[in-house]
Amino acid sequence: METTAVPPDLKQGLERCSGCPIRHRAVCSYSSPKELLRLDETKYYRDFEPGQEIVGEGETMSFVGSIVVGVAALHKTLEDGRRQMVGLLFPSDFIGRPMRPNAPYEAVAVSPVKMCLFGRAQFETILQESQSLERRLLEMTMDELDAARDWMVLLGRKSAQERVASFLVILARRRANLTKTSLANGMVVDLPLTREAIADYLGLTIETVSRQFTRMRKTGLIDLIDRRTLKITDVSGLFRLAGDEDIADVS
Amino acid sequence: METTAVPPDLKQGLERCSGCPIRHRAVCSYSSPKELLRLDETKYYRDFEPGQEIVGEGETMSFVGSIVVGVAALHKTLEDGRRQMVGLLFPSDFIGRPMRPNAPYEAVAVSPVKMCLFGRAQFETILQESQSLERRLLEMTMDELDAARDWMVLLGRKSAQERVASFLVILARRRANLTKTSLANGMVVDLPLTREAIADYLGLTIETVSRQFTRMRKTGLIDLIDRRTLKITDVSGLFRLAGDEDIADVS
DNA sequence: GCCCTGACTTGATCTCGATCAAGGAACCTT
DNA sequence: AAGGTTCCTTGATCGAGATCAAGTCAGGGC
Repeated sequence: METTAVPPDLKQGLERCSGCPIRHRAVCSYSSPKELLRLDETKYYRDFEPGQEIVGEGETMSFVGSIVVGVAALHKTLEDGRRQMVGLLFPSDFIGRPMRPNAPYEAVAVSPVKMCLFGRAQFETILQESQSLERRLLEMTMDELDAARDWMVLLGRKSAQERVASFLVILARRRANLTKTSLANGMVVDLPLTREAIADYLGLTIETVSRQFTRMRKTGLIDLIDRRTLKITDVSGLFRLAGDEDIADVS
Repeated sequence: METTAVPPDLKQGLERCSGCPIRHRAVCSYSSPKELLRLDETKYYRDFEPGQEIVGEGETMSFVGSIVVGVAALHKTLEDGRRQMVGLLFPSDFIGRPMRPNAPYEAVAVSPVKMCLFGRAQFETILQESQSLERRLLEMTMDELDAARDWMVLLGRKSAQERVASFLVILARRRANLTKTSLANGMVVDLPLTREAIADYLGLTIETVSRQFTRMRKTGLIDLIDRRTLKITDVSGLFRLAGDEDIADVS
C-alpha cells in the first residue's frame, strides 16, 4: 500500500515509464508511447523521509512531478503558527504548478515518498508541445478543485463529529477502490496521518479529533485497533454521520 | 461596475467578440482572431436576474460559459439545509466543467448577470482542437484552486473578525485593480453580496457578520455608508487583521 | 530493568460564535 | 399614510470545541 516504502522488487521496473505503477492514472496517462520516451529521458526520481519538506511555503520550485509511492500533504501557515492542510496527495497526484515559479504552500512527505520529477522549465516546454499532457493536467486540476470545494463545505459547516466521519469515509472509499473490494462492515482502514495532521486536515485540534474517535468507538461505529489502524464496524452509520455522501453507492 | 446591468450603449458591441469587455481576461483571451470567429458563431448570450438559478446542484449542464457582467455564486447545500458558498465569480470567470455533464454545485446570479454561453458538447469539441483555449482554461482553473486553498485556511483557522477583514481585503483589492488606483485610506467599496451571502461565503451566521461590521466601525477601521457600501478608513489595519495578506503591496 | 521521549487520551474550564428573540430601517403595494 | 415585507442590527443565552493541564501508553537507548 502507499504508506510503506517501495518494496525492493519494484525498484527495478521503475526506471522505465512503461513499467511505472502510476502509469495509467498520473499526468502522463494520456501520453503516447512516443511521448513517454521523451518523458523517460527527462524524468528523475527522488525519495523523501516522513516529515521531510518537499517544498517550502513561498519557495521557488525547481521541479514539478508526481507522487509514485507514499502520501504528501500541502499546508498553509498563518504568521502566528496556525496551520491548515489544503491538500492531501496520494500516488499519481501531481505537485507543482507550471507557469508559476513560487509554491503558495508547503509540501511535506507524510510517509516515505518516492516522486517522479521534472525540471520545472523543462516540463513547461514539454507541456507546450503536448496536448495529451495538458489535457490530463487540466482534468486533474479540475478534480482537485472539486475536492477542495467539498472540503470547504466540511470546514465551513460541519460539526467535529461530521468532519471526522467524512475523513474516514474518504479513507474507506480510497481503500475500497485500491483493493477493488466493496465498502463493507468490518473493513480495516489504516490512518496515513498522525492525529496532528488529521486535526490540520479537518480544521480542529488534536484533542477534539481524539475525543471524536473515542466517541465513535463508544457508539459502535468503529473499533480502534491501534493508533494507526481502525476497523469500521458500521459503514452506513458512518456515511450517515458524514452527511453529504451519496449513500447509494455503499454496497 | 460589475454589479449593475449592462448600459444600453454596451449592448451593441457585445455581439462581436472583438468588442467584448472581457476579451482580454476570459477563457478566450489567448485565442487568435481566426479562432475568435469560430467562437463568435457558436456563442450566445443569456441574462439572469438577481437570485435566479443558473444551474441547480447535481443538474446536467447544457451549457458552459463566461460571466460578461455581474456576480455569481456557487453553493453547496447539505441535506439539512446548511449552505456553504464554494465560489464567487466575477466578469471573465468561467462556469461549467468540460467533460463532466453534472454540476457538483448550484450556481446563482447575485446581481443581474449577463453570460456568454456555448453548448457544452460544442465547447468540448472546440476545446479538443484548440491549444490556446485549453491552455487558458488550465491557467484559470489553477488560479481558482489557489483561491480555494486560501479560502480553506479562512474557513478552517480564522476567527470571525479575521474572516470579515479578509473578505473586505479581497473586495478592496478587486476594486483597486479594476479602477487602476492603489489601495488607499478612504476608498469606497460596495458589497456585491447580502449579509446572508457574505455569511455563506465566510462560514458564519448573518448575525455574526453584522456584529463584526459594527465592531470594525467602532474600532475605526471602516465607515458604513449604507447597507451595500462602506468606506475603508484604515487599510493597513484591515490588512493586519486579515492576517495572511502580503502587506508589502499595500501602498 | 529503567528512564526518556513522542504520540495519544482524558478531564476541567473557558470562550467565541451559534441560536433564539426582538427590534429598526428601507422599500414595496395599496 | 398605513401596512407588509425584506434586510439588517442588537441583545441574551447556550453550547461545541478550544485551551489548559494531567495522565497513559509504546517504543528506544542504555
